[in-house]
Amino acid sequence: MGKAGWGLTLDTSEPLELLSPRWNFPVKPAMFSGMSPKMADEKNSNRKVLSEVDFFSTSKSNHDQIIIKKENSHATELDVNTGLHLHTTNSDQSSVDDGVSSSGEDKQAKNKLTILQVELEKMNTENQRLRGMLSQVSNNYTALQMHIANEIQKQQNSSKQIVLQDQKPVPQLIQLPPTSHDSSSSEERTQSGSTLNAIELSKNAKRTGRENTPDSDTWVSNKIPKLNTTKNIEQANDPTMRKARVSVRARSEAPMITDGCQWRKYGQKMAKGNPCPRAYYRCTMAVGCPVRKQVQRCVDDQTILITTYEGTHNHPLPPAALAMASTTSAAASMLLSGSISSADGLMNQNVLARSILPNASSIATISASAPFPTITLDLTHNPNQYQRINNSNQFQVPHQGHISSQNFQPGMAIPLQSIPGNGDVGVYNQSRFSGLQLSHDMESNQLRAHQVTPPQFNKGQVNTSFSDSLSAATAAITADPNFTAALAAAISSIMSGGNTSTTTTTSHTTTNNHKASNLHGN
DNA sequence: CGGATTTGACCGGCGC
DNA sequence: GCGCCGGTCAAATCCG
Repeated sequence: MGKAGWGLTLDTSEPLELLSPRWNFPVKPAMFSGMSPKMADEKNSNRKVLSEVDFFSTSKSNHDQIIIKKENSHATELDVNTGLHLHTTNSDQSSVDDGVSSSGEDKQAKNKLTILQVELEKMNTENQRLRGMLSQVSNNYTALQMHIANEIQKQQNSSKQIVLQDQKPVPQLIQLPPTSHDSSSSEERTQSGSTLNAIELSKNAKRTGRENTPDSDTWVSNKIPKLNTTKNIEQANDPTMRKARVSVRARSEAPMITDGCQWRKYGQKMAKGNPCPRAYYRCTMAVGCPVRKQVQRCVDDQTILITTYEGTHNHPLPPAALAMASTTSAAASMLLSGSISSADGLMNQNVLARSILPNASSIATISASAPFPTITLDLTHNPNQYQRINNSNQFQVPHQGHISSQNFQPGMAIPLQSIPGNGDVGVYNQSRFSGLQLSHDMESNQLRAHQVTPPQFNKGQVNTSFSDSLSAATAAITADPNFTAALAAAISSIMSGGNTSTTTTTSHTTTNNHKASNLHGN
């Protein structure tokens, strides 16, 4: 801009002309202080000439004059730089050409200044125009995004309704105990969906980071205003989310309320192989409620929060929890046992769930929203859904044959936990991959579920529909870089951290069940 | 002052 | 049998 701004580039095209001996020679001497009278005369003559030049005249027919004119515009430069630096500023010229006529230079300077000002104005105008265009594009982009989101929500809502209807036959999905967990899970997912996962969780805790202590390092940043505009908007848009929203608010106001239930932290422990501590929470909704949950961040990706629920609530859930529970149940069912109507244009992503867990209403849900992937394991569901062949990782999947441990990736908490084989304990794995809410990202979630679960299948057991779904899901997933990244993180976390989680959960299931029964007995 | 969180100690299970 | 690891308990601490 500097050079261009001065517009000297326009003049520099002519400098060669200026370098002609005619001018250089007589003028140069003027540069020297020890200027002889003769030189002075010459200079004067030059000055005369210069003074005679009409810088503002445009009607000069004489080409030389034109050249001279241009030269004049650079005359001082010639004097100063001997043609070496034609871009020199006027100030330089003036400083050097004390003897040169100032009137011409002033005119030159003014002329240049005018030109520069004009150019500057042009640039400013252009800049403003570009800004306007940019803002317009941004607005259009935002509007388009909102429109797409709304459309997706509409589709998902319709899908949800269908799922819920399908789930009715499956009481377990709606059962309170599991539901509460589901609700919690759903809630978290919901939150995650709105990119508020961490935020919401932290909000839930009266003191930020308390409940999320295991993740406190990451959660510290969660000290954010309770009501997030984005969340509100999403919730407002999604009827299902409204329920969750209510619960969220309740939680935010009730210190230890999360997942629609009240939780009290009773311990924290560093787990081997995971720098993030594991926090233990106990349901305090009712005295003696055996339900507990563990919260820990994934080793690979600490943005992923793994929550494991254990036990069955011995008390009715609050309306908010029930609402969320139903939502969660629907989501879970959609993810794992879901029955989404293909008529909705959504892929039938239930194949996996149906294949692995035909009767499973709740197991694991994986929601992968960008901001905060989270994996939640819910052991509260009725495990009768799954038959455990033995104590090893071999599981009998009704109507699906059994899936050997080989089919399960290490840390695939879903299958392992989904087959606790314990009476009251079920497993519900909920993971948040991204901030997309179930309602928002139902399809994505299901896709994720497919993505995650395939390793659990025996190739021979995979039916065609599943293959098709998987292919479509894969295509859809790969099309979204964010999701791909989130999915990768989630899978890796599951694979690596899942071992611990799974094992822990399993043992927990046994232990806690026992204790839970004791509690119940008391 | 009450409630929640933190943290160290203890206990039990499991693998070597 | 011992050590490691994970889970739970309870006292201490913190915060509203």
